[in-house]
Amino acid sequence: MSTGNGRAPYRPGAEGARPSKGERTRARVLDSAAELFSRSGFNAVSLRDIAAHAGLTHAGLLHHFPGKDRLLLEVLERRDLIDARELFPGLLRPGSPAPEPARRLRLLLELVARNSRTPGLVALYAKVSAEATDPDHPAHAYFARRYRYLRTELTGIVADLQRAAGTGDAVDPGVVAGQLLALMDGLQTQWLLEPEAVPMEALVRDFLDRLGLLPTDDPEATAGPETGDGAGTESGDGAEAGGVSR
Amino acid sequence: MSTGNGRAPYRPGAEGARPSKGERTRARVLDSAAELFSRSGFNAVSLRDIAAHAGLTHAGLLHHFPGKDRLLLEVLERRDLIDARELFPGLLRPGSPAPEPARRLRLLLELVARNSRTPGLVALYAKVSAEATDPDHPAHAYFARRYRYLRTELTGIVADLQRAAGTGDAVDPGVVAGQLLALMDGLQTQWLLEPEAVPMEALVRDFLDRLGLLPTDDPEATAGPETGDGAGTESGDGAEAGGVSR
DNA sequence: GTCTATAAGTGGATAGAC
DNA sequence: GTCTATCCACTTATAGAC
Repeated sequence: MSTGNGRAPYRPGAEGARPSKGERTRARVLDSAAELFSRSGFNAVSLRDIAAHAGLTHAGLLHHFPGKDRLLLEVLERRDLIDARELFPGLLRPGSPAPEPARRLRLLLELVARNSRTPGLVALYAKVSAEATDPDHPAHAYFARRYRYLRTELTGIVADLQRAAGTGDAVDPGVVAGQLLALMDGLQTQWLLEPEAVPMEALVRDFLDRLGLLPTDDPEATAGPETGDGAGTESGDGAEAGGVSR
Repeated sequence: MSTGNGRAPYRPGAEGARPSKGERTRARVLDSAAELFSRSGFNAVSLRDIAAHAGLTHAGLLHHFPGKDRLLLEVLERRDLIDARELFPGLLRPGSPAPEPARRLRLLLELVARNSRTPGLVALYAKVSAEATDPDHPAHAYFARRYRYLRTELTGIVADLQRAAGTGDAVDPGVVAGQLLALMDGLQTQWLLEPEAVPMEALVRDFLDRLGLLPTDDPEATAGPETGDGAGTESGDGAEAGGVSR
């Protein structure tokens, strides 16, 4: 019941080969599903809504996906594929090697900053992860695995940063990892409700800064011209590089 | 649409007077609704489910509540009434006076500890607050108000504690308040997914302790025989009084 | 690969009997 | 105060035409 026997195929048909019509329809459906799940959660959205948004009928949609549950899981997995491929490589292929700690810290802060520009995705994870708390939810196993993995990885990152910064081990890295993960999640709910009142990135930076885990004054850690999309990585809220403390 | 013109009556018919049959049915329905919303969120639960659980038909239920939306709001408001009456009095009656800071800190930690014993309520707030992120959700205004109020109150508490502890104002109380609120929320999702791996109370204590906001070694702050329900306030996970740091 | 048509069921809500 | 009966919109899912 919660073991999840069937994995999603995800056959991109080689790396750069031009996608077939079916593959393009699949992609359109996944885009629509992501957008609508983001807006209203999993339970409140129907296959007809998604199909209509993607420009086909719900019967046509079901030709590509065996059911609503599987569609959700593919949406979630595709997001990880795009969003956290380098920062958390083990999310998709368990055991994959990760970059060095300083780079991962930068990628983590970039992820928070990017989230501040994509309310849809943030809402998707906020809503679905809360729903998936129920053991019977189709994405329960996905999120349970995900959080366990993230806590483990963050614990490693924090421990490495402590070692590098010479902060000693007065603070348990596992504790900080759990707090950091909770902080990032909790900020998202607040931010979705009142975006202007909750500068997510600044609050995360401040948390890490108080622990001495932020590079002293490395301007590269603020703006990383790396993630492909271009655009100026504008912080918007005008937070100082070391957090917002007085 | 989001102004919420009609308030719930909540007429307890004097304070101690024995409730009428209608009032008892209402209460039963609210209990059932709270339990089922906790288990599956708002959208996934039907009025028929709730009515059946409370031992009446869904038409009978609708005699007491004008619709599903109003039922949800009454469930949420009743929880606040019971749970945070003293800690956050302004949640129900804006402008009500609050107890002194040290006592509020203790009440706050007690609230976290109590949550660790009531997964149902935690799940209710986790799921519905995520859903309510959507501006069209019936509880959107409720949660927007709630979070704004909580941030304001927590900012005051933190500032008072800083003054009392003589920690200075190196750390912005508003920042800490936002982080603390996010921490508590985020921990709940993690805890619901994997309770043994996430000692909520210890992680919150640790956060506050690192800021020097916890009373040095006051045993009273750990167990407060105050909240009426009795029961031993057992911590369960065996966390040290000052947090779990090494 | 996508459609129409349809099955079989559940949703919130109302009317009126008792 | 609670019931039965009913309405209508909408759900997932299947069968078979094009």
